[in-house]
Amino acid sequence: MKCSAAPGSKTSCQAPAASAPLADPTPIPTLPTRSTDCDWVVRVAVNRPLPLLDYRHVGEPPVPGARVRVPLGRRATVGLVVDVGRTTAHPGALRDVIAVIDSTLLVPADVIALLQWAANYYHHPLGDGVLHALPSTLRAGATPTLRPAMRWRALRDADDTLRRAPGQASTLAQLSALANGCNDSDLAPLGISRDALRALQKKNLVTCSVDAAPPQFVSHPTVALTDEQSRACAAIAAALGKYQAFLLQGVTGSGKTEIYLQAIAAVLTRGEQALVLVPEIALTPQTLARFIARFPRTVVSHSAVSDVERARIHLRCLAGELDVLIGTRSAIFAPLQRLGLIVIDEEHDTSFKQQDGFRYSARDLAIKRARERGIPVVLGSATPALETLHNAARNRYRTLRLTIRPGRAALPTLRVIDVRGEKLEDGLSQRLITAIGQRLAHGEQALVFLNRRGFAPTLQCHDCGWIAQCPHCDVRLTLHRQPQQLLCHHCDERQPLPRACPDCQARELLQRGVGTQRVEDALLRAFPATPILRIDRDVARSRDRLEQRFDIIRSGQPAILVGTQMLAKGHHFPAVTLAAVVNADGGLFSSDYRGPERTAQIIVQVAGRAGRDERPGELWLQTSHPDHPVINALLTGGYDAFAKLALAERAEVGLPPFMALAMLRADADSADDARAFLERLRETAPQTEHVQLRGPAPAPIERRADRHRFQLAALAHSRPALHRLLTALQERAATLPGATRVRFSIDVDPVDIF
DNA sequence: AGCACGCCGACT
DNA sequence: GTCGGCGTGCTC
Repeated sequence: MKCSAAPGSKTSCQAPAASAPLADPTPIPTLPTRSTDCDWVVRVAVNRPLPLLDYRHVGEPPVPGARVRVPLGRRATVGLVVDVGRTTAHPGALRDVIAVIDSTLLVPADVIALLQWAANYYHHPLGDGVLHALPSTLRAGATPTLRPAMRWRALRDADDTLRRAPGQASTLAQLSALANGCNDSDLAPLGISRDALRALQKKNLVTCSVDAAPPQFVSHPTVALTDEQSRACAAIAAALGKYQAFLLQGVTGSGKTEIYLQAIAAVLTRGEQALVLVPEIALTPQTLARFIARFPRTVVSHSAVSDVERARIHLRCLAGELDVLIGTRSAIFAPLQRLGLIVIDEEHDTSFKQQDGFRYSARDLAIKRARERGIPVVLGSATPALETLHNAARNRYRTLRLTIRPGRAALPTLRVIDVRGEKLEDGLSQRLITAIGQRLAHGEQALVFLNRRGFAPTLQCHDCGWIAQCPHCDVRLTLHRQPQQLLCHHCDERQPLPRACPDCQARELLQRGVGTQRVEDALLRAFPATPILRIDRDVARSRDRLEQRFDIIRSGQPAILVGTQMLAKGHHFPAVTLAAVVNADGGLFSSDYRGPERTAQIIVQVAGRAGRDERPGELWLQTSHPDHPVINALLTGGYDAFAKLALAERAEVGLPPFMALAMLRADADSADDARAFLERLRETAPQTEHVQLRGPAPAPIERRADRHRFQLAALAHSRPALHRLLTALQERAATLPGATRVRFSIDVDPVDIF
């Protein structure tokens, strides 16, 4: 078949994390090829975890990137045409394409190439991988009608008619702040209610009109840049039109977003488009409004956007009807045809790596896409991933540093509380409570970070030591209040709180450990007159409740924020002058070798929340290991010192980024099946001195939702060697006895050791 | 992933 | 005698 080989075999297969080009990937089928004369052979990626399948098509062939309906088994399914040729390697007869759905492509050639490369690199069937390039509506074969893009604009400021409609008033204010109005599809991510707009429209305060001649972006002279910022902008601007990866390493508040905006302005001036990847929960309406105010044709595609809307956005991308696309992980496959720049904000964030199924890293694929297209890519972070720093150190990326916080106070002062021997009030030391009180007295806000939701992570019998365990997972149940229940954070298990120990009937049950709800309680007791605002997944379920809390925070009145990760990301809390990490040891002793890296990143990110305005801030760390090297490095030399230390350690013990790592995982109803499967797999592995296999070992939480999970680690000095081994093991895995009882997967460059 | 086929236990 | 349990194998 004349179908082009996977791009990986032709192009340099070098992944960003790769230390050398990959080996030639899939072996070319050795079967003799047959000519099918006047018919076309259409190579299709189907909606299943299968390799590409060939179909016959008579007459005008579909274009690669178009959808087709094809027979599969005794049913029909939707597939994406990957290539069209004259010959096939399939020994049997080809079945006919039922119908060509699209007359034009839905996935451009460069994205198909990227998908093929990724399917190969991550050892995942292309048929399934292709799905990730299409919103599920399009995947299912439907084509939503492409309504003309509508734009909302404010006509006047609020008047008396809105006195009794505060919701409409704030909606109008939000819209008025956007000089060029707002695209209809951006309403949801901005948190603007369409109902309120309709009401305002009736009152003639806003208009909604077809975006026939969309406003051009204005490259108005904006904020004055610092010297550092100017240099960074100039460097990126000079790289437009050719491949160059930048690491934009800037402390919180140093103005990374302004660099993105200016770089994007330069891209749009060239008539090109920009793609901005953001972590899952980080895009706040405020940041988005900043983009939209500057670039009216900005569109957002993330979890707040409905699937049909995502399908429309996909079609708009193809039509070239937008300038800037902001999206989460899967936006890396967006069909932007004039792409001129990719930005990855908070590049260290692990949500860029898909954790199941097609386990790709959107950040790493962004590097690949930029390289293939010959455009710059900017990785921005205050706390870059160690592999990114390593790549930068080896000059694969060019580092741009921002060290100054324009118009902002210096970095917060650090205070360490050794909690050993300290009497803790629901997890909080007296010194910390006092310090928070002082800040409140000054009319300021405090932020308390704790990486554990719920009230207490353990419920234990005082008499016999019984502990409430999840019946389906190897974890303890977390005690929650409001509503009061025992909850498993790994499966759906919920149990009522027992009144007595189920083992010994003793009545005294101890609530041990501290979660965000408990800290909230403690703070309520200590500061009954101050609003305590808890921000975690339990609260975030209701968007309204969350926004209400953020409104109070933004009002600047004295308040205390308590929360998990969600607090450390994206949001600007100008009135916060004290930030505290309740349990700074959190991940230092976890079985995941990235534990220290995560902990250091969180501590630095939390520190960045304090003292953002002209007021200086302070960061308090509660720890029982004040002398831990990680804490020490952070205290003395900040994230850079930590990174240097951590990289030296990784080099010494032979872990990424100095070695290439893949995790072979198996899970089954029975632990024996899962373990035996990996043991057999390891035994059949071709002997090679270039790849070291470790395991199989039980996953850190061996049983989860009644599945027993084991893993086998493959560590290699060279990426081609790792890749060759994975290819061999993948083939063998399918034929091993007992394979049907086991679910097997390969995770290349894993971010979690779970 | 579906969805067949296929070979062993308790029911109209 | 069949209905149906889910192990095994295939889909161009």
